[in-house]
Amino acid sequence: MDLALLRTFTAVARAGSFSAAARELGYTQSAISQQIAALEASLGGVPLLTRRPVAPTGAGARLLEHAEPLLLRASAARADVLRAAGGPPDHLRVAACPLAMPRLAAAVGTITATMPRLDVTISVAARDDVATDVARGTCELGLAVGLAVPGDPLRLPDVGPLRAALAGTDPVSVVLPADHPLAGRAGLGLADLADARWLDAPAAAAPAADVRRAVGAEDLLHCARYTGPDLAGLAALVAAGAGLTLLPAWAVAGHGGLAAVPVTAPQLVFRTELLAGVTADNGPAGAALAALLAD
Amino acid sequence: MDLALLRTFTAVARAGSFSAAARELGYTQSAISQQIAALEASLGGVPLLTRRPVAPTGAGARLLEHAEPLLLRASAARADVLRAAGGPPDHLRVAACPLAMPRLAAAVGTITATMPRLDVTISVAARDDVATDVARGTCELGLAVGLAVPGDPLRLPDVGPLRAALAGTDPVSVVLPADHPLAGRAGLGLADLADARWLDAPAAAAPAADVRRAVGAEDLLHCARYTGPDLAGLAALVAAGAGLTLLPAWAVAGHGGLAAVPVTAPQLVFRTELLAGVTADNGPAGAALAALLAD
DNA sequence: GATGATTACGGACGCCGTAAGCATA
DNA sequence: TATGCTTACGGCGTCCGTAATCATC
Repeated sequence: MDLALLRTFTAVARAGSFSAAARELGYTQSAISQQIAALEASLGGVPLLTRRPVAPTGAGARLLEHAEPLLLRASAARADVLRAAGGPPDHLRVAACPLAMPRLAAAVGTITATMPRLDVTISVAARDDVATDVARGTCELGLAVGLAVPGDPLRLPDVGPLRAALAGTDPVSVVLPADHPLAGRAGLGLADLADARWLDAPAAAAPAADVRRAVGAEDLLHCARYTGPDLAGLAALVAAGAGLTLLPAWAVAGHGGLAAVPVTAPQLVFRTELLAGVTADNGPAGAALAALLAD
Repeated sequence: MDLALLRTFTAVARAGSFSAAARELGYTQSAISQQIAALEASLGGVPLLTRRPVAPTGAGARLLEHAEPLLLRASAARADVLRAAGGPPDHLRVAACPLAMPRLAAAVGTITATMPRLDVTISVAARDDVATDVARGTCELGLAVGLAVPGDPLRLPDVGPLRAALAGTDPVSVVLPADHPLAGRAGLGLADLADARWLDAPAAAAPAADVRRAVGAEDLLHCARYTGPDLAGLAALVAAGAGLTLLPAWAVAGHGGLAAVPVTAPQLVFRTELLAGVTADNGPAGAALAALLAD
């Protein structure tokens, strides 16, 4: 199971074409064909792709499901080794979920005031992408936000060992249009909303799976899905009646046409965690930022 | 990051010697030396091992931590593809935790009565090994047992997608010597035992980490560790005063000198789950066994 | 017939084994 | 001095690119 072959396999499956994958990877069409043939041969001759049209077979689909975690873990291992060998970096790249931005902004403001020469880059990403960015060394630090029972750590995808520290929690509110029948309530139990129409916003707020787990409903229909990381966009969708969503109340504070009703049951919080490589030494800037975030 | 090189790296690190690893893997000492050099070169020239004595460097230790999950996941991927391609197997290999044996034995008894020609192999393994055996295709089915909050699924190591089905639960008891001051109690809260001396029996019962999480104590001292899968051996150790352990009451039923006091708080059960490959078709025997276990 | 995957073939590179070199206990 | 890792070198296999072949839309 050569990881290089696995990578071309994923490229071919994604592109749906040998020649497109060849262009993408900088090989000739012939090389791709040979690589796929070699991969299939190394797996006992099991066909992984149908040709014309190019699509994964059943076995190929199984392999695809393993490919991404495998390649991710491999690059995480590489990053981890390089981190361990190299000294602390002279720059700081931080990936953060939208809901972590206020906290991060405050800390970064202090950092840049005290270390004006430091090269700081902030990027916004969904929760799982924050974890993968830190794991594969794209970022030195990450701020991941997710729904959690108060004591529990965040359930992050397995990308290898990471250091996670609590950076803060926010109470959870149901965000609904101001004219919604429940908008006037002082508090809500999620059980009351099991058959509500939710808005899936995996990047901006919590992914539907988390909401589902929190609500306790196995199948809840999300009438719309918003993949953007923008809280204002999400708020506008909720105000327009596209569905309900879970957010901290502050996230929609200045927004007209919306009501945020605190969730009283089950016990839930938005938990923000600071992520870093296990033995990563991110230098004085990283330490300072970590200290500022561990309020 | 070539997985073959990673495998030799782990072998060298484990053996503490290039030549021993060479014998183990069927290479010459020279080839091993070249492979390690190639691996180090592919990682930007970072030294992974000190020579004479041969031991992992800091970076090497980081890599070692990634190596096992990476290699495991790779063989799980391979097994998954082969399962998807091949038809249902004509035999049934089942790995089970010791605490799952009574349940399994009953089901297998029925199976072998109705399908006398079926080739059935049962093996005993610790919880995580059951999961890895199923993932890498060593066994068609697994029965994993672990401590869990009643509704929650088992926390298994990430070995890729597995199908898990609840096969049953057992109430948890604290097992202690009959002359222990608490032996007469009708029920116990684990908080009362936070400073007790526990017996770590990862293979036979629940690993110390689980007990620790259940008890809520970060650091509990286990005065002895029993790696065997044998419940009788564990019982004898408890009777001799080596420490307490958590078991279902039935596991020490016929045992003299022991008392089993039900755990009243926190809410805990021994949860038994049936594990199989996601799309594995284990034939009529597998289906029958699964049906028998899903009581 | 054109697009695109496969096969044939040759060159270059990589990998392993033999054997010599070299450092450390 | 002996054990054991490293380096030198040659053979063999692997991998890729060019080019011809073949299949499908």
